[in-house]
Amino acid sequence: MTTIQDVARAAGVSAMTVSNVINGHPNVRPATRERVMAAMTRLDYRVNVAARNLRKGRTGTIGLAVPEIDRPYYGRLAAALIAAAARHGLRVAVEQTGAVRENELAALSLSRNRLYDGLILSTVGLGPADADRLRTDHPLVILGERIFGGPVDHVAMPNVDGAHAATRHLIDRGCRRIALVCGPLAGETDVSGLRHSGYTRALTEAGLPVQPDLVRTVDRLTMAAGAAAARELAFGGRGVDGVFCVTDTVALGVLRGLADCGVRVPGEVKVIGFDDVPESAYLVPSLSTVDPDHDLMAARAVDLLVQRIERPGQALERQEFVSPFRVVARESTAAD
Amino acid sequence: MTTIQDVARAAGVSAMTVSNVINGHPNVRPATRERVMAAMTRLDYRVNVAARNLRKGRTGTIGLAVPEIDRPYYGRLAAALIAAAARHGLRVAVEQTGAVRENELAALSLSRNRLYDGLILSTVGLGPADADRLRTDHPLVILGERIFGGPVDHVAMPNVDGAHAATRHLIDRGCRRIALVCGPLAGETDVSGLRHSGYTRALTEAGLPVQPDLVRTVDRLTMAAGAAAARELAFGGRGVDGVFCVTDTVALGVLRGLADCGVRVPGEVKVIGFDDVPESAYLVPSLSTVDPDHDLMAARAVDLLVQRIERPGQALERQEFVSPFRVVARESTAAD
DNA sequence: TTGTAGGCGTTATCAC
DNA sequence: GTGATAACGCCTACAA
Repeated sequence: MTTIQDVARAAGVSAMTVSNVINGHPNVRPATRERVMAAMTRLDYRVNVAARNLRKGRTGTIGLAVPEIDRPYYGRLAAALIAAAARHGLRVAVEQTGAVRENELAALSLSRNRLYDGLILSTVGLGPADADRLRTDHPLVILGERIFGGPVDHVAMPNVDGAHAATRHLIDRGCRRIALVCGPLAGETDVSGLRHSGYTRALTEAGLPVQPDLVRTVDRLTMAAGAAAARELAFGGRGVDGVFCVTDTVALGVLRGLADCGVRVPGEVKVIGFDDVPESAYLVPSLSTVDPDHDLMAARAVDLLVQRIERPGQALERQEFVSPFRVVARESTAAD
Repeated sequence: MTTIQDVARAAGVSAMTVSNVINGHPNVRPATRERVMAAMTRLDYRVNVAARNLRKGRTGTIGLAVPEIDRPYYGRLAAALIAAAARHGLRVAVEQTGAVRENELAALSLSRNRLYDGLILSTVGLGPADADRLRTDHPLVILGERIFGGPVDHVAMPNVDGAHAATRHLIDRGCRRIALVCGPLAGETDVSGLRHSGYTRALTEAGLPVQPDLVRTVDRLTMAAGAAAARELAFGGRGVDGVFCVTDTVALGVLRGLADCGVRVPGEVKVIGFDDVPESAYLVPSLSTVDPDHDLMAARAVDLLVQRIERPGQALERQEFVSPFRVVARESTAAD
């Protein structure tokens, strides 16, 4: 393994000069530069990033902790984050937490151990009770959920308002018995809880009753669970004419489940999701949804993190960014 | 920032003892261990991974370079790879190359700079001509494509045979004029080229003519391109009764495009994809496809890489693994 | 069971 | 414009 010292010896200069050449510093005579470059090529020299990291106290890598990278929403997000990080010269290491609280804390811990310059944590398992564990001077941005009064920077989805708009959209299209398919409602701080309240508010404002039997809770927000939920709803004889699904992934399953029961969408039941995953536009029927502007969220998250990374120790004000959104009307909620 | 020295001082021991405690070495008296642990907690000590990496010559991180992480196929693969790597105590940094050759080489370069212990490269842009640039003693596994005679370990998709089986499946279901939707056919070494030959062979074996006008080439393997291609095919008056799409993503677009033209699937045209992306089972109609066993591919890729990492410098035989596959028959190719 | 010495490869500082 | 020196924080030998 060739080191900077080997190159220096070969080029008849000091290690420092080699370093200056590598890092493109001025004040290196062209002739010297040439000689050094030649030696580097000849010896096939490669910088040792680990050594540089130690010296600089930076790794140039940020961590991204998400439940599962193969869920379209997280894939979409990760793509945007990696691109945004690259614009700042940062790489992204992806950790999968499986939505398990312990794994989310483990990712946090790795980051604090300076494996990463900072961490973007798309948390599902942590709640207000964990606020203390998040209190850290290590750069950290929470993404997606709302942790009330948490002590960290936060990029939030427009959960309540987006859900409200989605439900409102169904109402505007004539739906009166609107079901909700969501995850466990364990509080108000996670996606399901927040979107549930948006749903409730929209119904109430429209003078529609909020009926618990129209809220279908599934364990995990997967396509399989969505399909199963739809099969039950459709056969329940509840006269459902609209379904708001907390995520597009669940909605995709719901569309499948309704097809299994021979229920026509949007004819008999209209369906809307949340996330605007790339697939949604191409489904048959194409899926109406709420687009939270992933690219903007990603850019903001990275910006916030970079701020912290570049001003270490500075007690900046805690910052929060709630993404704007828009309802994307497609075939699944088309007027009859 | 507390170092191991600070802890040592605070606990009244040497740095070495602290290190032993951290790494769970035996031969530390319980009382001493207690004292050290207490000091670590009190001072909020955290190991500096960069320093450890430098010392050990390992980073504990492998790189994964894929075109775009938000394409379902790569998401699925990344999820499996991250899980497989985690079983070996390795983390995964994801780089997006956008399928651009230069970016693929850049990822290679980063890895060689010991930013990563090794690299898994899902290459699209590199071909046989780049074999020399891949000749490296740094751990590297090429994933997905076939680089003929390349000098590196390789985990390959069952491209030719899988495509053959998919086409054969359409023939078995009664199709006689089978179209292919694929990427640019610039050679035999990329997905499209290989799957094209599988398609051709199946037709020939069945005594069916290979008609160039039934091969639709699209620039990028996206849903949008698939939809556009399907709209043309359906209107071309070519009497197409089956379509083999080189990837599920393209197939998803094709299904959409056919729906736009009012063509019934599988009634008028049958469609099959390749990859068995999670969404495929839930589409309406659900998509028949070729399942290349992502988890197995991922596990093998990581195994190969770990072998190289653990026996640095050893000139192991170049290894190749071609994943088995199976045709998954779903609604999109159901008998009439 | 614990401590001492030294170096992993790089770069900031400051002198020449 | 170039070089000597000294860290960055950790861990492997070896010594006690």
